[in-house]
Amino acid sequence: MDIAYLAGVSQATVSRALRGSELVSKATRERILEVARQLNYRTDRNAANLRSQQTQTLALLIYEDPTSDHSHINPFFLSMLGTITREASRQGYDLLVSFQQLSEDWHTEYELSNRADGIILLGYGNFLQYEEKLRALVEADAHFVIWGPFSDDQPDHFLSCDNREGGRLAAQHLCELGRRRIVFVGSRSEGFPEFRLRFEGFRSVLEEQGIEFDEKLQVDCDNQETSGRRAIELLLFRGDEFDAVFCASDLIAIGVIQALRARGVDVPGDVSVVGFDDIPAAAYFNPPLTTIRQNTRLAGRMLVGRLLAQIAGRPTDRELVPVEKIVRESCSG
Amino acid sequence: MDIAYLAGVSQATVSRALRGSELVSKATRERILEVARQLNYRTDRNAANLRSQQTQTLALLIYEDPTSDHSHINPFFLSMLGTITREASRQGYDLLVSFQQLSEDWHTEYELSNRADGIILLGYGNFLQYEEKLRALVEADAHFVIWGPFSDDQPDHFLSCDNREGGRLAAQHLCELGRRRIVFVGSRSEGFPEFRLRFEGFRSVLEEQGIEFDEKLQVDCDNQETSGRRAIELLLFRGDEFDAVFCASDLIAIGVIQALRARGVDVPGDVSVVGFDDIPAAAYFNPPLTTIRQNTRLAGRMLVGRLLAQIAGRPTDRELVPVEKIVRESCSG
DNA sequence: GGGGCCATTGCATACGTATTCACCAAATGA
DNA sequence: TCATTTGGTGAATACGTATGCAATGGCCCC
Repeated sequence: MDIAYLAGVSQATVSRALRGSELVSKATRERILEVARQLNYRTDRNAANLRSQQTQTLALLIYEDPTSDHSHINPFFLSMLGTITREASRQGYDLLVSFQQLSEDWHTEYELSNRADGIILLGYGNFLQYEEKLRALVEADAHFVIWGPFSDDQPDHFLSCDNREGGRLAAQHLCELGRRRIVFVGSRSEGFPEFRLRFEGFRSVLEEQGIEFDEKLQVDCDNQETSGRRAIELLLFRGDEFDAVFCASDLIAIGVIQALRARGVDVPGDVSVVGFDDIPAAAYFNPPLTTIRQNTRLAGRMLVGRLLAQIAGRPTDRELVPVEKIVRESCSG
Repeated sequence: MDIAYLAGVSQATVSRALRGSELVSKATRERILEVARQLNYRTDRNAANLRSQQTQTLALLIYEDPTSDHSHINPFFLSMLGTITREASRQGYDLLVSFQQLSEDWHTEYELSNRADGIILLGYGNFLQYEEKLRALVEADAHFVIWGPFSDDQPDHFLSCDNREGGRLAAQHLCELGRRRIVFVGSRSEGFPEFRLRFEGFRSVLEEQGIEFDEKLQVDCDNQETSGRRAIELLLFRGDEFDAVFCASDLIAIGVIQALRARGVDVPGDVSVVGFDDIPAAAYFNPPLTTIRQNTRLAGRMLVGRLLAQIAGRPTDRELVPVEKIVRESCSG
């Protein structure tokens, strides 16, 4: 480090000056900063990290479905990726992004190797699949936040939108339009905790309205366009009557509407459709999708905020990310 | 490092064993690996990086338009982000993602601080804006690749799709449909080198077809939906006749079609519209967009490949990323 | 004038790894 | 038998920073 030499001080003083320490007199600090500026000098992050044992870096791990075709990423995650990156950056943290398969072990990979101060997990809502890894993370005192509904024993590590309320909003809207035979396309199993909560909210409104939910009007479906299409085809094949569809996601809704129209069913004339997420394509779809928007901007902020709180040892709040009804033409009645 | 102690060897041997060096006998290597596995041990990346002076990390910097509203990111970049991340990961590199404003100086920030071995720049196609930074990068022997058309003096650092050919494909398609008065919405200025090339390809086909391009049929426009809308409004206001529009991007095309329909112009009946990029929303738009697809998967691969070649000191190829015509309903003639 | 305090600075060390060099035992060759 | 090679290992060091501790000098106060 020849900055020290050029400024006529010790390396220790240079280090302090560059970090803005109060221990250095204003005069020397400015002299050092000036020399550093002229040399276009930057502190070596690896050395600094090694010494201080922290990295000012967060890792964002996005679950990659090994069965999907990899060419398209879940658009909702992409939105989140954008907001998370921006928020991390705003807080002075770098963001390491990686698509991971469930089988790989990100736990050791990022936390133990001192590559990141904390981890954000996207797409790991179904924590049952990797319960032992979750436990390992907790036992290792790792800092992490998962985008997904609370697990009862580890509430601090989870954040999600108010899925139940979202389901309620959707149901209320459809009821107000006079729809009575409303299909739910999505899963109610433990494997899809978010879908499940959306369904619960949805169902609770139906009950309040005195509508009994017909079990036949629920079709299992994962979060893919083609799955939505298949779900509707199955439904039409079975011949059950319905006048509306609440889809657990926009991707599903897109598939559902395509399948309906392909069979000559008018949307929204014959059947109203509501989605969930408000992905970018939702507004452009034909017809534009009525949907429940998750506030991704706020979600990104809260994820990063929570994680940083955890890292700093501050207590974390436990709010849910609010949802909002976006009315477009896919169910104008 | 107590692995050394537990395995009864020196720290040096442990280091060698963990890196898979041939200098260690098979027996000791396996013993060490076993101990490490049991302790769930990972080498500290900061220490390793510091010592070896390389990070196995790439930085992806995405230009953030300070004037835009930040809530939506250019969807084309998001697609690229996905493919780049995946390819980097496949090559054993981590990816640092950051949205940067032009004013900040990513150059020093990432390259000089040893935070990444190389940089990928997205959204910096208009290199005129930051020419001196570009030069600084070159002079500092930084490893970097820019997504954008060649700059003549620095071809190795640039990669783009075959914009000219894309413009040709669009023009050919519209001509085949019998369109003659074709508008170009986009810029021909140096500030938008990609748009400019697309225009050049487009125009060359018109000339081959014996159609003289009417200068009045070009409207300046940057890469935003609202800009596309405004462009069409201006055009309609001026009252020039046209039967087709070639938009320099899908975002523009979306705005253009919205504006046309709002004024009662039928698309594709009265006017055919072609876009560029094939963003995810293009297929879902009403009407589905005919567009020129850039092969983002390949683009991601090539960007990472080029950068790694540069880092390794290997020669880089200079191919363009191929484009492809995707015909949908927005210009069925 | 002397003691004590504060503001600055330097010295020395540690962070955890990779690598050079030296070393040793065993094997090989003469 | 001894010299020489070879394969395997350890000791020592450097990477560039942050920080505890000691040291220095100036200043104030009694």
